[in-house]
Amino acid sequence: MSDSRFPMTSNRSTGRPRDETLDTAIMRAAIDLVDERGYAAVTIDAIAERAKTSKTAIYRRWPKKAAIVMEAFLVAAEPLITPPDNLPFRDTVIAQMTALAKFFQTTPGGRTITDLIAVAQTDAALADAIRENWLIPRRTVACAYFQAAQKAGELRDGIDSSALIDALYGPLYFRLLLGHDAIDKSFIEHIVDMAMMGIAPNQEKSS
Amino acid sequence: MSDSRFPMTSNRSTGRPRDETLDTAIMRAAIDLVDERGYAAVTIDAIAERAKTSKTAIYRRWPKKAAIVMEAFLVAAEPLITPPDNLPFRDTVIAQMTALAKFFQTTPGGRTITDLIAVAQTDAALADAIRENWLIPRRTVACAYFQAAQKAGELRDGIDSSALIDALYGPLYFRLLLGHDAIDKSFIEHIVDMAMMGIAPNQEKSS
Amino acid sequence: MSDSRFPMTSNRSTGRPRDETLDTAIMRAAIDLVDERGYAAVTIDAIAERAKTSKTAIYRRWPKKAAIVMEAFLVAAEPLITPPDNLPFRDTVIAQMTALAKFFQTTPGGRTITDLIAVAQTDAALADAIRENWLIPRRTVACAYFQAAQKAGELRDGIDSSALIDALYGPLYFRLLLGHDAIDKSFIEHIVDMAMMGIAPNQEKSS
Amino acid sequence: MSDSRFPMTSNRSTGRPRDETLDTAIMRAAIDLVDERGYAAVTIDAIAERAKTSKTAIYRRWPKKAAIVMEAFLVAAEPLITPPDNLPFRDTVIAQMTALAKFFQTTPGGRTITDLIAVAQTDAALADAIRENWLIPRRTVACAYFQAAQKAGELRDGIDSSALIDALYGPLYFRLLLGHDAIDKSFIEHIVDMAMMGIAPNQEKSS
DNA sequence: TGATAACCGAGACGGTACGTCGGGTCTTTCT
DNA sequence: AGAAAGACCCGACGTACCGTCTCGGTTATCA
Repeated sequence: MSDSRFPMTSNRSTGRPRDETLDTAIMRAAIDLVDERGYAAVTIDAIAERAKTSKTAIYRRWPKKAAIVMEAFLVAAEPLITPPDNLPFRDTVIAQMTALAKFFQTTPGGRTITDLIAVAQTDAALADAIRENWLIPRRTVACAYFQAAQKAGELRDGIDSSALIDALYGPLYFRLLLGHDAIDKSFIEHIVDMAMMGIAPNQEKSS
Repeated sequence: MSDSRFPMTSNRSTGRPRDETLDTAIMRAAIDLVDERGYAAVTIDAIAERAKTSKTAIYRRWPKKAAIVMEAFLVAAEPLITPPDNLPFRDTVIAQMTALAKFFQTTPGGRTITDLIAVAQTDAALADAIRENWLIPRRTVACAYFQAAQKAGELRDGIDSSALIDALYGPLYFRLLLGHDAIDKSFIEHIVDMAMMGIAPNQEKSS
Repeated sequence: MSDSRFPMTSNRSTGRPRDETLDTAIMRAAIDLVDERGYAAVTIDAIAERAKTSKTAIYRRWPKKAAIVMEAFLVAAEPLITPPDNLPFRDTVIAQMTALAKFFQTTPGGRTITDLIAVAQTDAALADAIRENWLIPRRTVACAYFQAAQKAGELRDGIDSSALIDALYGPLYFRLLLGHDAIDKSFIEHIVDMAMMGIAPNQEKSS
Repeated sequence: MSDSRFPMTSNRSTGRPRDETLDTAIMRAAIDLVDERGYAAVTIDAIAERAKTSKTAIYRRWPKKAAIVMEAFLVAAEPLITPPDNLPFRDTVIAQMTALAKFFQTTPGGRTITDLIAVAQTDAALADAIRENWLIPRRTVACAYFQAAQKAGELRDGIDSSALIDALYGPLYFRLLLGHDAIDKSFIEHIVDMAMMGIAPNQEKSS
């Protein structure tokens, strides 16, 4: 639904009501087409045709292609926020990162995130939307978890939670966007283990 | 010039020679326009007009907009590869990261990297070009440095150099592309220090 | 009201009765808008808005824009049919033509006739409506008057009344539609006098 | 060709020259389509498709559909201006009117004049074009002929040539546009004869 | 020194997609 | 059942860039 995620809405009462099923159909069509042909090759006309509707109906809901795909992405990603379980810190982090990587790499919705980030480079509104509706909610959860872990003694003192999130997830997005190397179990473990144990030799640590 | 960085070249001998100054003028125009209006808003016609030349002359040199900007970016970035000095590991890494961040954030050429990565999401050839001509050369240098450092005992055993590069630079690109937080001295130091010392509490370390 | 002049009507009995004042309001709005902006620039939505009503209410009454304007035109033109007075032939004809010209050129309703004729070129139903409801009634009156005049010896024998009507009014509509010259007292008198006296030199006449 | 008949032209020298055959092909396609489907049902896309070209090429030449059809009409009408022969006045005029009526009623190009006049009701530029390029040239010729005839004693004194033209051709256009009656030999003769001999009874004449 | 070849500029070419507009219909709630 | 509001589908609009092409004209090298 087109709630606060991106402009556009109005709580009217009179007049013919919006066909709510169209929202879904359009987003479904959009995400599928992006998955099939790639973001750039998808046109609004094609989405309308696939969703068996008209351009008018689409433009009434979203101002541009990116907005449709953005909302579709969020809908697909909604069930992804899973509260951290009670495993040890390392396992929890690896589980979360693995789940995210899997979402990105295997689901039609997830695969579009790179295209969205791409468009966001030249579309400030979309960039805001991504930060507000995708990044920040997740960072908030992660931040809370990290601070709890710190209190529980699982993290040393002096850690900047925000930087830590970037230290863990940054490499993941980096490989996702640049595609220079695989994002697999081994990579995630390396990232997490380096972050946990550090890369300095032990003697320096114990000093 | 359009060498091996991206397709397009021909070793002729006869006929009117290419006006070499045009190469520069076109790239200059391209990079400036991108800086002024943003990548997406720049058209080939506009570049031609700004460079006081014609579309023909441009297409004779590069196959598409991204290729022009890519090469202009590389030319601007060329002097950036500085061999690691003989400072301690931490200082060297911070210096390199800081230099990169500065290039990205302050120079017209550097600011286009995000646009290039964006286009690369839907342009495999450009993605290859970025990896070949930008990422790999730098990773090779960094990798060599890391292995030397390891030999010198500045890094502990069992470190995957490739993952380490991503652990350090991934967060930087992440913030650059998503723009959710600042890339400043403090951030870089946090990233490096977490990587070096780890985030686990000391006792876990000494175990 | 939308009587036999153009399709669309229904003699219901049950349910909420039509708001008769709406008919007038819509026609008023239509004719005014056409006068202000020109026929082509007027949209059904604009008429609805001006008449403070809805498209639905309009389409319930008329099938298309032309039909609204047509009926409004007829309503405005209704009082125009004035029975020929007992003046001499020449004066009567000039009076009738002058009245028509004045209606066309000075009243909002009258000024739309050119637009209606224009639309009728690509709308057979409207063409019929114009002939049935505008042209024929007037031609019938004129025809009767001409035949009476003939009987009274005011016209020579062998005159085709139908052609005579066109000979008198055709030039008027011609200038109205093509706008190549003024329709004024002088013009009308010229037309009538040429028709009456002929253009051939006198000797030819008396022969 | 798109000369002074309607806006749009430029005598360049540099750059790829216009494909002159396209001008013809587009006008041909336009006139044929109008003839097949009627003016209103013809779209620019359809013209482009029929002429095996693109919308761009069309819009580069003419600003709107009416302009294309206008020029096509003029090209088709070009050979129509035939200098008056040396027949008696009545025969000459009938011949000219008959030729015009035939052009209007039987040729694809000629049949579009009504549509053009229709559009001209809401398009001042087109109205000008019609007057300048179609009406005035013919009126000039006719006017000269009438004045010569007057000098030769074939017309009586005191005739306004301009009004005479409208008296003869107005009825023709009137029936053409309103379609209330046929435009045939008999009609034309009636119009001409009424104009020549007048409709008043002889005694009034000789008085 | 003149042919040949590739360059250069300008701008027309066929295409594709855009986002908007208006038409005429349908679906609500309210009167 | 009409009124008002507004969503619906449809089709055309005129524009903007794309990447290619075709001109007239300009340097070069090579025969």
